[in-house]
Amino acid sequence: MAVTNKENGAETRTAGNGRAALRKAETRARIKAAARAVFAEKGYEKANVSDIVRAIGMAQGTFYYHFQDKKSILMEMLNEYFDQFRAVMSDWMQSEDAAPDVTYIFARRVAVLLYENKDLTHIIMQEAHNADEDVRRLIHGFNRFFYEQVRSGLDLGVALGLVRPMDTRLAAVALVGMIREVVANRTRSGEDIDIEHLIRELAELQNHGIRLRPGAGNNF
Amino acid sequence: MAVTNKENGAETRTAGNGRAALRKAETRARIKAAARAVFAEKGYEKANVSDIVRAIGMAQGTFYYHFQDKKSILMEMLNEYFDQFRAVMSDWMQSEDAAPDVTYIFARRVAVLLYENKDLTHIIMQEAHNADEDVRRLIHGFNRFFYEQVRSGLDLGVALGLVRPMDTRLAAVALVGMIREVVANRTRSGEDIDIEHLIRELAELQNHGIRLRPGAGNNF
Amino acid sequence: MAVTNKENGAETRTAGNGRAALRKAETRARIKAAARAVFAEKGYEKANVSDIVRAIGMAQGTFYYHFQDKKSILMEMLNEYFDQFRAVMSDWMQSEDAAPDVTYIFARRVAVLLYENKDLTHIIMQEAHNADEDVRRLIHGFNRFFYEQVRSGLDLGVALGLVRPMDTRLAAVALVGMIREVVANRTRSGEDIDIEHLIRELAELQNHGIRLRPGAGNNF
Amino acid sequence: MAVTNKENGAETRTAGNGRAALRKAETRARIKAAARAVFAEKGYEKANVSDIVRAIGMAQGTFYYHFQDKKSILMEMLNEYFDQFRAVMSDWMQSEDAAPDVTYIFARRVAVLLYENKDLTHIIMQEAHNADEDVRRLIHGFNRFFYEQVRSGLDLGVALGLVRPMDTRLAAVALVGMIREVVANRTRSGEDIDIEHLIRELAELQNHGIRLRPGAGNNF
DNA sequence: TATGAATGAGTATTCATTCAT
DNA sequence: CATGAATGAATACTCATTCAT
Repeated sequence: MAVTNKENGAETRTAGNGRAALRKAETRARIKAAARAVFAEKGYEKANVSDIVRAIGMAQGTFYYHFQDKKSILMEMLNEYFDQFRAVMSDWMQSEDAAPDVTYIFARRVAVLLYENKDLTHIIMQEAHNADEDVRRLIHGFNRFFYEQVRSGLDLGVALGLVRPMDTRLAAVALVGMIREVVANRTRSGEDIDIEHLIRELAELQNHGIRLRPGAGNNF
Repeated sequence: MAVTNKENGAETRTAGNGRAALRKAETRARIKAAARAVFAEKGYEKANVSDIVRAIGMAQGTFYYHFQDKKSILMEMLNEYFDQFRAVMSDWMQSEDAAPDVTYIFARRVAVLLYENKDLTHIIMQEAHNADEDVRRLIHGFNRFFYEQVRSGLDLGVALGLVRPMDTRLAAVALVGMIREVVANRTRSGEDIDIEHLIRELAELQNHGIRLRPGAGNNF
Repeated sequence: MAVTNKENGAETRTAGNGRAALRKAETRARIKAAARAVFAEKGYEKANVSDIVRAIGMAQGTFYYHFQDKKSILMEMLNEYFDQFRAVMSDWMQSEDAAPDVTYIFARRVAVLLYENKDLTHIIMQEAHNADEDVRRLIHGFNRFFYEQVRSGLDLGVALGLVRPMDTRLAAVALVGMIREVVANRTRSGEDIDIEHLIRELAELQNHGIRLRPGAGNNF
Repeated sequence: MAVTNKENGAETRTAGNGRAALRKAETRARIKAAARAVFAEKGYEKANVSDIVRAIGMAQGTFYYHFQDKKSILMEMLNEYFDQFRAVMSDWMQSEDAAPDVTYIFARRVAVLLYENKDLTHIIMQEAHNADEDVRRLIHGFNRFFYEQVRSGLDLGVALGLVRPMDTRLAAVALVGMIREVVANRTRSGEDIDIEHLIRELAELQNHGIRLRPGAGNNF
């Protein structure tokens, strides 16, 4: 019965094959992990399928047993990450938290998310201009979503009198860029980073900018 | 026997043949311009030499008469841009301008520079992770320089009491990211942009962040 | 430990397991039927083992439990058909039927045989030039037999004064080609055909050609 | 200027490059000739591009400089042959020759055409079921044309009282099959053939069938 | 200087086949 | 008997680069 399940990683299998299905899912996962690392390091175009499978000692055919083609593993990888990202974001939005340190909490959450998925953060930045229409669309869609989330957070802040009136659409892009560049820059080298420090500094920048405010304590 | 000038873009050494040398320089320039556009659109890896020459109705061999290889045109392109960038920056640094609106002026200058060279801005963002060591090094060197410039500006501001004390190294990266993401985002679509508005908003963000400052006018 | 029976289609040697053996034979037959259809439709080269097993909801490994390899199923299929064909032919030859309508009866029998096995007729026509030596030899052997049968029929006819003297070897090939092309052409579309009409026309053609015979009725 | 001319073999070149263009055309022709032989021998699917270029000591890339892909060389080859075939046929039809030996002349012309292009005759018979829609359509279109030509010849014969009334559509297919099978059979071995004898026999068969006609001389 | 035909190493992908379960 | 995951050799096609003219 079992049809090809190249399209998705879900258990499309008929029941009773727990052992095999598990093995298969594991193989898929291993390939995906290897691909993530290779894509992040060499870029999608330069990365060879042979690089990916060699990294885990597998035959090239195995890759194609599990994935339709090179593009589909990238798409799947991105889609999963985006779903996870969206989930975290909407969790936060639902909480409608308007505590004074809301922006700090937000910056922290985003920075951690980007940081913990540095490989994907790099891939997204690299492949934003990918020649393939589908890939580009996917990433642009994600970016749009990201910007919109931040923007609606800012809009809320404005409504609550916490944020000054501004072009929130533009500001959202700028804030995302701030975090991205920092994460990309700090993870490029591979050295470990004091993420708490990083987040505190970013939040302060984002909240108050660089200017010395006469008579301002260290508040965020 | 005339010396090949594939290596660098300098004026051809064979003096006295002004006509020919000029022609040649023009051809080089045309190729370089075409390459810039193609690289920006498709990315360096996906861009073919044939794409470049087709864009200007030239034979493929001609490309190799003027440039060593595909990589060297990218390197040369980047190097030239970086030189220009450095010149503008050091001009500005020399002026040691410490007027209160110094940051606005700075942001403006940088944004304009990035915006006027959006193709190169895109290329640099894409190729930051380029598989080729030389290319990567070149871009990272540029980035380091860029960050350092901003950082020393911030340090100066701190010394002058205009900027609050902070991790200026980190802040520099963040500020660069802000501008880059905005420029990349706003030029992606190709629609024209109100750059003055963009700069004003960016400067305000950078100076004062997003928080509502009690009793603050629109000052920058 | 049971002996593999991949080599030939004979009844399994492990006696006493009638149930299992039957099951197995059935599976073999199902695979063979599926293969016949797939080969006819896509051609042997383009047909994949996966196409065959998918058509009957079977795992790919099962194919290789029953058949040595892709080639062997083709060979077996052809051999069986050829045996059946030979049986029908020699039946007919034995009867030494020399009735005046002998050629009509013959044409009918052959046409029906080709028509009822149109899949195999197509496969044989396609694979006559198959790259594989064994396959080619098998088909050529069959063709030779086919031609020879027809030829000896013609020779008999000549001896009996029913058929005019001619190059019977050449004529045999021509007559076979006539039937084949018609069957191939008429079954290509899948539409049902008036086989009686087809046979009558073919027999007439074969007997009397296209020329108007002065004062000839519709005789065959 | 010169755009890629992979699509057709015509001189798409700008003027003044007679030497190079000639060379190119020759290379194209050599590749096409090699491809014809290889396709005829191994069949289109089994034939490798590497087989083709190896046969003439060329690099594989050269093939792709001259032809879009493997399929396009087959299509081009067939199209050219079909055009030539159509030209010969319509020449003949125009002459409206109604001499008593018209059918003989016709059979001769067709047989010679098929025989002189035995490679293509084989390819057409093999690839009639090719998996590729375009190829199949092309060949079926040719076959339809071929049948139609013969059929209209027969219809004319009927009108002139030279041919007996019959299902001319069916008869056309049968006559084509007769010639094809004979040509295919006689060229398979590679031995040279007495084509005059072959044609005479075929014409006789086609005109009068196999039956002994009481009181008939050797007339055609 | 410029051309474009020719090159060949490199890459994604397919598919018959094997084998552990 | 049956399964389906894994294999790896084979192949069409691409593209940076060379070179004779």
